[in-house]
Amino acid sequence: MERITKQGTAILNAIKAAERPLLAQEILDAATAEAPGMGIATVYRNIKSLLENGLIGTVYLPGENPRYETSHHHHHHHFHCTLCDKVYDIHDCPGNLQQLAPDGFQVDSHELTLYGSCSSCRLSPPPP
Amino acid sequence: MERITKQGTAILNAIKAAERPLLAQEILDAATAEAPGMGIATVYRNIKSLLENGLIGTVYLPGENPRYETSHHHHHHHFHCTLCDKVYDIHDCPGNLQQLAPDGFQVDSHELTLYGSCSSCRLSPPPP
DNA sequence: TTGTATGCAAAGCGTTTGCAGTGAT
DNA sequence: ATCACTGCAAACGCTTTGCATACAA
Repeated sequence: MERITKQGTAILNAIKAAERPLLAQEILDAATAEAPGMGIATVYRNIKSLLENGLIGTVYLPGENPRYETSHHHHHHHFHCTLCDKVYDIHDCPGNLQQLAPDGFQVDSHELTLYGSCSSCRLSPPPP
Repeated sequence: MERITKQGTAILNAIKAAERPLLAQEILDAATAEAPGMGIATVYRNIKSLLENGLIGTVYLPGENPRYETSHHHHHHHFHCTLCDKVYDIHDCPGNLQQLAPDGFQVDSHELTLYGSCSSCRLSPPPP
């Protein structure tokens, strides 16, 4: 993306404004408020270039469509609250996991998702 | 599935014979050797009922289509070879990860995927 | 014989792409 | 005035579903 368009701006604003990773459709919904009439293809094209530029990152949750969030420039993981379904960043990491792999396997990186209940749900569970 | 068909048998055999989680298409390829002419829809219908009966489980890897493996009744993780794209089971586990979560968060379970190169690819890399 | 499971093809769903037209530079 | 970016719609890949037929019981 070389040119600044109102659609592109609205998309990046939507991702930045959200405090959680968003689905492509959620980005469209949020960005449409700022740039009415835009299409889902534009969202995907902008996501692609934002990813290539490293401005955003993809959050893959098991069995879910990909979500996008602003890039944190450090290694981190996610905590998926099974009560409210929100996803939080975890800035800690178990560290070197080479020891878990069988002999002859080389571990280059890893993904970790924690599941459980977040602090606000533990204090006041949301309605089912 | 109430009736025993050669397609259903071939599908379960294929999943059991594989020492790693298989994609639906890989199951079709393997099962076709035993029951020629079968279709992908039959694979999906059988997967669905095997899942409901708890005979197999789904392995979701970040950004990948779901894979299926026989139910292991113990906790385990996966190793995804970035060269050959095969997925292997890891029977070791980093253990309690409660420590990674912020105060007030309760960790009930976790998913871990290791990425790297498997032993056979380290010995003889596949063509790119 | 009965009716479940199958094969085929069409439909869904999320994502990607081709194309003509819009709009940022 | 360019030509990158957009909207639309078609194309895609994976998965699901409708329907007539095959075959396990």
